[in-house]
Amino acid sequence: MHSAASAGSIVYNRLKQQIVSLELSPGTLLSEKEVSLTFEVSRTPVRESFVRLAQEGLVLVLPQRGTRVSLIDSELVEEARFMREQLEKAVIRLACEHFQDDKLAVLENNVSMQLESMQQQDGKRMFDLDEEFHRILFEGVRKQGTWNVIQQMNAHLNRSRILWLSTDPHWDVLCKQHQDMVHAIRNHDADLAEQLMKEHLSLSISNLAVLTKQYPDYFK
Amino acid sequence: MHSAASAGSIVYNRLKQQIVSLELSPGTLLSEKEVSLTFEVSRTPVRESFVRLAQEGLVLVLPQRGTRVSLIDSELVEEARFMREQLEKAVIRLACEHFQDDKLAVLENNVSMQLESMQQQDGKRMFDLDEEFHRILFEGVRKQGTWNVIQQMNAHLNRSRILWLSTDPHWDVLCKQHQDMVHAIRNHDADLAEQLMKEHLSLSISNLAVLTKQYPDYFK
DNA sequence: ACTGCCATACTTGTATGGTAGTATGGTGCA
DNA sequence: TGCACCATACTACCATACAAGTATGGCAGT
Repeated sequence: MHSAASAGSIVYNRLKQQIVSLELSPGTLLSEKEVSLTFEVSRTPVRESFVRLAQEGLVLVLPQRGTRVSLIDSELVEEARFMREQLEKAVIRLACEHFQDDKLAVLENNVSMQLESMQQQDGKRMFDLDEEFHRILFEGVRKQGTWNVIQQMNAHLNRSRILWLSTDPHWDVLCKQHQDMVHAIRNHDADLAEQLMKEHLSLSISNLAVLTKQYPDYFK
Repeated sequence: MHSAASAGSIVYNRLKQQIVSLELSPGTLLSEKEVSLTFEVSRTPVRESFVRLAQEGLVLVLPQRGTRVSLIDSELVEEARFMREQLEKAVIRLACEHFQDDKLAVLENNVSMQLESMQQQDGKRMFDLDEEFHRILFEGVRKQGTWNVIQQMNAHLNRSRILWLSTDPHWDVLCKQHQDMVHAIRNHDADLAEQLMKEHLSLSISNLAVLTKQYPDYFK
């Protein structure tokens, strides 16, 4: 994204990716020095990335004590779902009224790629395509800034989604819903589209309670 | 807020306040060195604050060239209004269903203080009380995380609201709407409450076009 | 065995010097 | 006059040294 070649941005992007993908477990102790050694840069850019991650709530800095990957906050996850539901319902309604023509093709292309990935059992790719599907929706109604802000909460939501992935992806249902939503947009059926979106998102993390019991030390 | 006593946080909070209040005009050139001199700290904590402000889009860092207070992005302002409308409509509906008892009293107290401030023509205080009114709403339905995320977009929205203040505050209408919303919550009238909120927020920045013409070099 | 103290090895926070890239104004040349 | 060039004075970026707070383990005294 901010493909910035600066050392600070590189460290930030890499750490963020590792945290959101759970490559770095919630609760893991970091340290400016340790990270600076693994990335072979000085503490300054590392510290810079910590500041940014802390602002997004992905790490917790305890002055003079240490820095650790933040635990998943169940309340934040639920709020993220709530927030996405409200905004995406509104966005897909807008999309039914008016949607950038070229983006509609992109959306359909995305869905067809989802079908491919599903047949290939490529969960990671499905996850990314799912994210992109929703991003395209926001772009198509010129609400990219809104999508960017959502990403902040999404970082928390996604960590729990990835945990859930390991239990039961059921991509088939999600993919079908994506298809139906595209049809609804094409037919300008706002009420149907909104209903589909609502169901789609509620499906995303219905059983948070299960995860908190299965991975107790990942959650706050 | 983050009452953190660290130099970095102090600089960050102060700069943010100055930017959002337009004490620092959009487009103003900053510089690590200059700011470090005025705050009498080294460049490190200043740089830290720049990173945080840049992430919120309040400043624009041009590598090796300089850092400037970002111009007000009309699209972001409109998106912020859109985002608030969707989320606050949903939130006030929730509030009509169930609202923390003690918070309702706080809300009414807030409104009465608004009446005071209006009589005293204290625009600044009204602005702050208005912000607090909405924050309390989110807190009352346990959506504080959502409110915090909104704040990021709000920083942009508020700059244009402050510009608008200088032209026509018409606090009387806004204050009346606040009162009506509290009544609607008390009467559990979700439909009315949502309608009131929608009108309330659309009133907040109806005439962005006027501002862009009146202050052309403040906008992107 | 237990308690209190302190040396030590961490942590993040801050200051500062050096590096590389960029804008600018002046100078020499055509 | 106008254009190319270059010295200079900025900028953000990074590395490093030092300061200050915190946890910990061992040791001495009871």
